[in-house]
Amino acid sequence: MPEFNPYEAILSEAGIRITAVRLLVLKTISERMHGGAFSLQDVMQVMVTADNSSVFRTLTLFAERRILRTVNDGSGMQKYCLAAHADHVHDQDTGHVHFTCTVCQRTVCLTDIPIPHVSLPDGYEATDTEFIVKGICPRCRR
Amino acid sequence: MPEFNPYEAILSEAGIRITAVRLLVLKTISERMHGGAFSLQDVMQVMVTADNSSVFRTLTLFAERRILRTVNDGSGMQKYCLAAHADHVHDQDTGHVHFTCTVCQRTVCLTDIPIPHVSLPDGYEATDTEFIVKGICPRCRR
DNA sequence: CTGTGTGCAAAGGGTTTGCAAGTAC
DNA sequence: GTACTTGCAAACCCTTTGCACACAG
Repeated sequence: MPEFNPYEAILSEAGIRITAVRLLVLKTISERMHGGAFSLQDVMQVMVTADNSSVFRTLTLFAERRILRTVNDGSGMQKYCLAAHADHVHDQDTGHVHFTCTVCQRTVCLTDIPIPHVSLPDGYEATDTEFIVKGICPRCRR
Repeated sequence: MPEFNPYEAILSEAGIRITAVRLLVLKTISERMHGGAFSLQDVMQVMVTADNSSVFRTLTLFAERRILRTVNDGSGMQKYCLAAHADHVHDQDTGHVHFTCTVCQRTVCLTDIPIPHVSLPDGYEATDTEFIVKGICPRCRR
């Protein structure tokens, strides 16, 4: 059996101390959020034994260290999604398009659709980009 | 002198009753928000004699009637911007790119940069799109 | 007159912080 | 041992609502 499981490896690579809470949060968001964007509340609902502020601080830390990306879908809650489609984080990842359904309120990651590049006016320096499409998802449309 | 001033005309065209509060809010956001995205708090700071909930309801109404667009820049506050660059609202307006400075926290409208179109997977129906670039603005960069 | 809008106050809901006890290394 | 984490509780802040009075048409 390996010394580190994949989740421990992710934390380790991000330069974050390995703790029970962080492993549990990472496992939870990786396995139980269906690849969509999720809020702190979403995580709390699934994690029975977890403290709100601890999970909050963990998500904030993960976002800082680029394990997560922040998503602002207009729901009024901060949301997050796994930074990379695969198991590894790519620094040069430009991110993917998100789709927020105005009926079921779910935000899904369209990981196959990269965010198109736009040229900014002189003097503007981009570090991050967010592209959100709102509308009706296939499930709610029928 | 005209029967309607420009602001009255905008409300009238949107099918909204003309009231003192609405005119004042419309005038304020048109003339004192520097063409950038603004929050309810931003408006309140400038409008000395105004009730929070009245302005809130006014902004919500304006957004419904497409006089304003909602902007989600990750600041934790709902923001808005004038729907059209010019004085008139275009139904087919696809919106423009926003830039949020991570230093001064201001969100500006890049009205000259339309949001690029992306093809969604089958079954997804888009009604609205938001494109936000984060980084450092010219003013903060020097 | 009648339905709509406004002001005030309070509730709601998510986010954020202080601090003492616990834990990684 | 030391610095970092966690849990608990409370503070915060913005958003949203209820209700009585005021107003537009």
